[in-house]
Parts: sequence; C-alpha cells; structure tokens
Amino acid sequence: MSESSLHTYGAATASRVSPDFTAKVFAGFGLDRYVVATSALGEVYLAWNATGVSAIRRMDDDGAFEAWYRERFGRGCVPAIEDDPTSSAARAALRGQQVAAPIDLRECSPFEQRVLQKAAEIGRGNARPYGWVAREIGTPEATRAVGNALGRNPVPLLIPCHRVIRTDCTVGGYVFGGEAKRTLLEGEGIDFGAIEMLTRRGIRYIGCDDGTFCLPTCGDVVTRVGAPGYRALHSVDEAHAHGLVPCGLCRPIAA
DNA sequence: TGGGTGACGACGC
DNA sequence: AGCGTCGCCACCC
Repeated sequence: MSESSLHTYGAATASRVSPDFTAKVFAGFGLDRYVVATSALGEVYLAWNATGVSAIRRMDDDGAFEAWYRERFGRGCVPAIEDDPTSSAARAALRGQQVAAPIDLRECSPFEQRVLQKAAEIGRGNARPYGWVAREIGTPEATRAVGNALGRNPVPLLIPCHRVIRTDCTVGGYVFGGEAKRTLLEGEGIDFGAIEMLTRRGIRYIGCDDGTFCLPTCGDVVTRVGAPGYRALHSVDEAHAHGLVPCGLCRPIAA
C-alpha cells in the first residue's frame, strides 16, 4: 500500500465525517481494514475487523493483498484511516512486546483453532516439534495435519507458528519460507549451530541440573550442555537411567 | 463418497 | 547422511 492511497482515502473521508466516527461505523458493519506494520520480517500488511486481527501477510503491493484477502475470506479489505485498539495492540506485539491482541479465527476449523491456540502458547526463544503440538491437543497421530493447519495460519508472527519445527530440529516449512523461519528463531535466541552439532550426534534430549530432561529447543538449555549438571541424552531411557523426569515446560514425552 | 494432497515422522538402505 | 517409502490425519473437491 502506498502512502498516497492512505492519505487520499483519509482526506476524502475526513472532509465529511470524523475518523473516529468512520472507524466505529466500519467496525459496526464488520468491515475489514488494513495498515502496513513493522515486524521482525520488515513491513507486513496487518488486517483486522470488529472481532480481531484477521490476517498478516508479506506482499509486494496492496492490489495483490486485497485480491488475496478476498480470495481467502470471501470479503473485501480496505486501507484503514487510522489505528484502533486492536491494530495498536497488534503493532506492539509485532514489535516484540508482550501485548495481547484479539484475533479473528472464525474462518478456521475447530482443529485448526486448537493447533493455533497451542502454537500461541510457545514462548519466545522456544520451539516445539509438530508432533508435540499434535500430542498436546489430544490427536497424537495428526502431526501431518498439524503442519497443514499451521500452513493456513492467517496471522503468522502474531501467532508464532514459526516456533513449530521438525522433530529432528530442522525448521520445516513456513509461509514466508524456511530461511525466514530460521532467521526469526535465531533472532529470538535459538542457537541452531549448537542444536545441529548435538542432533548430528543423535542427541534428542538435554538433562538439566534441576533433575529434569528437556527438548533441545526448550529455552537455552542446549547452550549449557557440558556445564555442571547438564548432559546430552540420546533417548528417554537414558534420561530415566539418570533419574531425570520430564521438564514441565517443554513436556518432552507423553504424560 | 472417496480419493488426492501436504509446513510430518519413523524406518530402511 | 541423505533419500525413498509408507502410515497418519484433516481438508478439499
């Protein structure tokens, strides 16, 4: 979207009614609108409506975005005149702040919603396998379907689907490409160099000095291997042999 | 309705 | 170590 289209639209409207009134009318009719926002991946389109944030996309021009939006949701999306609490919260979240923005997942199936909700629980600096999400939401066999659901995440970055990776700690797919996914995760503090060094040796878990064992992508445990109390583990049996119990945060195995 | 598809995972070379 | 194969499940015609 260009600056001029935003201004032109705003000026034409402002001459008749106040932006605030217009925003309320738009929300009242459930009309969807969008702005350009700054994220860890640069500028993105941020779309929302009265329910919440409906879409985040990286695109080259607003014509493509609006066409994509109509194709995906079956309704239009117009440039916003100004921000409102929803878009402001989303902007803050995209900047990395711990701010909750309402999200519109009405177009998603119940299964997709459960997948996305679980992905939303994965904190910055952490990653979890696709199979972990499947197990956590009660359908342990549906790992492949989890990938499909994440691939349809309407609000990437806001719901951090980039934090779901393969069991072997390779990044797997991403709407914006695997390279972007890896960049994002490294920017959040995940040390893929250290992880790859261990997974190449067949390491699946990390034993910690608090008596628990973790996934290698549980916070920064991987960087502590070799420190007192931290050890590289090949299997759950090996963890048990050391008297370790599953970490309550990353929950490396089924309860 | 049923067969095709895919951001997975385990296994076998 | 990398690459097929095959099973899995939710979704889409």
